[in-house]
Amino acid sequence: MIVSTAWPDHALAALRDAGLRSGGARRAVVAHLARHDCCRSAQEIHDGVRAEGGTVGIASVYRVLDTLVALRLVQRVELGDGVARFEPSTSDGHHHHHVVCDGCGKVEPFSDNALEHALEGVAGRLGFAMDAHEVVVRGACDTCRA
Amino acid sequence: MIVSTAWPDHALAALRDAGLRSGGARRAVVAHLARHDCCRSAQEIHDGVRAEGGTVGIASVYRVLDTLVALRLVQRVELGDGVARFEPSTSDGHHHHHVVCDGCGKVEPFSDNALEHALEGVAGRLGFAMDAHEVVVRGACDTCRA
DNA sequence: ACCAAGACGAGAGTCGTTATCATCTCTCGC
DNA sequence: GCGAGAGATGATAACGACTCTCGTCTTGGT
Ligand SMILES: [Mn+2]
Ligand SMILES: [Mn+2]
Ligand SMILES: [Zn+2]
Ligand SMILES: [Zn+2]
Repeated sequence: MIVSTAWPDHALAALRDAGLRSGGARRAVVAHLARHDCCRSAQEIHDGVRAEGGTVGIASVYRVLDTLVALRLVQRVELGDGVARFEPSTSDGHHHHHVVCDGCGKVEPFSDNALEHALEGVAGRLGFAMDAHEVVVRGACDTCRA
Repeated sequence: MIVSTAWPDHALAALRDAGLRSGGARRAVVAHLARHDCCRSAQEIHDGVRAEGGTVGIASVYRVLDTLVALRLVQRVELGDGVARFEPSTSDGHHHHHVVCDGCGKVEPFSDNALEHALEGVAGRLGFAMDAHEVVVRGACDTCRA
């Protein structure tokens, strides 16, 4: 599933604007992320790129992801299983969070305005300038509950 | 800071009710957690117990924490730095989440009804029976922002 | 074409966590 | 109380995600 046809171009342009060079690993990781809008681990990205004939080192995957996260082009997602996952982050600040089924492991994205509003309220009340937040909801999906 | 003078007794009773035996490691970990209501890593618990003369293996600390989490007596907290933390979970379902300062690393707990309500709504809309959720707010505290 | 800075890949290393296994201890029936 | 057996513990090895190091290759500018 493609987030937006514009994302990879936007990401590559942002890398260039940040004074970084164009390199094979960066192009490959960005291209792969553009084909999956939700939750890919470094290993999955590594395997995916190599399955398409690319030759990327796992160290480069981590390095590229670090850079993309620092530039806010990618969001890091932690689902609690000890593996960090990554997904494209749209420039307009629009993003989603995740529900995980404890039974089958299914991951489903969601967006909720009331939730975002509540988080803004909390940060303000505590005197924090919020610049990110992570939310994971855990439970049983309707299939696993049956 | 002590969560509730009743927590350690409640936890030990719950372990007994679950058909588990009383052992030195379990008592030591429960006692340590009762003295800290927020965010202790396995290593911190291990060091803390040993500093008080106890002799607990790190493997036992992890095992006890696993058991306590399974019985919902302890909540696992992931702040995104690759280290799992643990804190007592009161039986009435009352709990808190965390704000982390990217500058100084300060961690502050908070509770928010609107947030909890929004999460219930999200889970319901997606057809999930929510049984847990994790929320981490990240930003700059007023000290680091100055 | 040349060069310096930067990007890359392979492999070693780190560290939190988990698995193994021999030893110890709690509990229960006697 | 005593003994037996199930369960708990701790030292250590193993594991896996991630990071560091370093030599080589590529990029972008002159
Ligand atoms: Mn959000
Ligand atoms: Mn909550
Ligand atoms: Zn399910
Ligand atoms: Zn701070």
